[in-house]
Amino acid sequence: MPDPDPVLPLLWRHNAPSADGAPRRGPKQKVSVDDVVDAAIDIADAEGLAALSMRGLAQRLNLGAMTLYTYVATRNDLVVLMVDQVLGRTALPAHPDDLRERLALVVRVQYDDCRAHPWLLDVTGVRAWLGPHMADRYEWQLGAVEGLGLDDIEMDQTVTLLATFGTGVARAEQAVRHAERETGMSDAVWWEANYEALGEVMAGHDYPLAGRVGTAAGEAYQAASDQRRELEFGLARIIDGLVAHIAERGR
Amino acid sequence: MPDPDPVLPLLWRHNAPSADGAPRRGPKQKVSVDDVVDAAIDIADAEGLAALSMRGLAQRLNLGAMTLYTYVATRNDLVVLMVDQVLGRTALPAHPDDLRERLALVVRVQYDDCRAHPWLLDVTGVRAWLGPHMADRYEWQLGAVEGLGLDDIEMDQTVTLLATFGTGVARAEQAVRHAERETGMSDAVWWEANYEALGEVMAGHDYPLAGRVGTAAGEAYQAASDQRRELEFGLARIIDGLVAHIAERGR
DNA sequence: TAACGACATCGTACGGCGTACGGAATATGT
DNA sequence: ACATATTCCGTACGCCGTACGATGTCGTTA
Repeated sequence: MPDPDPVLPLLWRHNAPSADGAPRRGPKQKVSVDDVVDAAIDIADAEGLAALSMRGLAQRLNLGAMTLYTYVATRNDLVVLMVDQVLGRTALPAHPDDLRERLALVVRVQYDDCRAHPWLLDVTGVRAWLGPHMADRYEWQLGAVEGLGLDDIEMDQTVTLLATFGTGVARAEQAVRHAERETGMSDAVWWEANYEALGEVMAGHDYPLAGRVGTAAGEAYQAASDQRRELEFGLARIIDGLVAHIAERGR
Repeated sequence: MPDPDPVLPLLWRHNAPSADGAPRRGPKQKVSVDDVVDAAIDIADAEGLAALSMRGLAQRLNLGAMTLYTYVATRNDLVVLMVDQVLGRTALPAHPDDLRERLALVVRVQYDDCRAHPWLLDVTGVRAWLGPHMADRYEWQLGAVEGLGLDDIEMDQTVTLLATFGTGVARAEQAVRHAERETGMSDAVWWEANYEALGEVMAGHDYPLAGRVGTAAGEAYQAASDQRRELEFGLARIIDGLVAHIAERGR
């Protein structure tokens, strides 16, 4: 059996100098792990996860680059800490009485977090649970679907469906922002600049539905897509489906 | 107004030497753009998008690294070409007669492509439409919801909902695979190795729902999650919701 | 046929990245 | 006072994308 993941104690802050009273040898750390992680979150919030470099982070903290490695073992571990820490910042609201509102809130909390910290969407391969705030989050999500007559598996699947949807819409939105930042022009400007070129290049091809729907969407949205509306539309459909399923289970 | 995106002609292959009869000066290209993109897809399929480097790709093609830049302007452009090219490989099936099957197929095609080429999930900020096969795909998706009484906006939103869900489930699955590759152990092994450590570290915290549901899920799935089941569960709920909405629109 | 100009190929180099390594400084335990 | 554990950090290695310029190869033109 392999060794346990060494990031776990750090995630749960079981080795903080202040946790046990025992003082450490050597110089005091200039900053705390939380300071490091908070600064990293600031950078990622402002410039994206790709722009978060160990050197840059160290500079912001007035540390040498390699000093960071006395706080975290690798950049990957740092990202794991960032995720858990940033999830801990949002206070989880009480579950509304109304079932539909309760389900919607799970989606909206997920969506809002991903909007506030788009780099969350770039984090790959963090195992579920893992950190205290991730665990809090999962516990809270399950609380929204407790006592509805669903079995444990269905509770997990329901929560996963809601969270996946919230994340998915946020990701679509981030994709647009990302493209905007990269090309330096808004969606609308990009389409204006490329409309003619697209027409030339597509000569001979025909997309009757896509052309019609794309034009209608573009006019309605004043952009190629509108994530707010998509959120409301999808949310309504998913909740309809879930409520019907729950009603059937309850019978 | 800014200049149009220079990758467009290449995407639609409007500057291929063989497209117009006019022969080019200078030496023939050793390989074709399609060869380059296909080789890049091979690498990304096998080792992920992060493992696709210009040097590595060039080596596989027996080219100098910089030679690639006579085929594509940047690595980013290459990725855009890869997306369109790989989408073109899957033949889009005819739409089934049954509505539910038609909607489900949109999800499954999306899901299957993302499973076959997980690096698609790592591509950020590709504008919709853009390439011929992306356009084909969108046209096909819209065809699944044509003639149901939905207006254009709702057609777009419906298709987006289905595609988002398929992508989302595939992404959850990829996250697990990614973690497995990184740590070199399967989900089950990881949990076995970390069960004790998690217990120690979580001492004092209590997660009644998460603990119960997580255990039940773990036993049922023999893993922390089961994307196949999640796909079926979510698909059923979403289709229920969509069909109800369509029925109401038709009235 | 010879010279020209466009194009493909590719070696070198620059500035970035994560991080392995080892030395110096600083605190505690003996 | 000394040993030891810990922090801090400069240097260096091997990656990355890609800017630049030299060199060779071809179609075109004189």
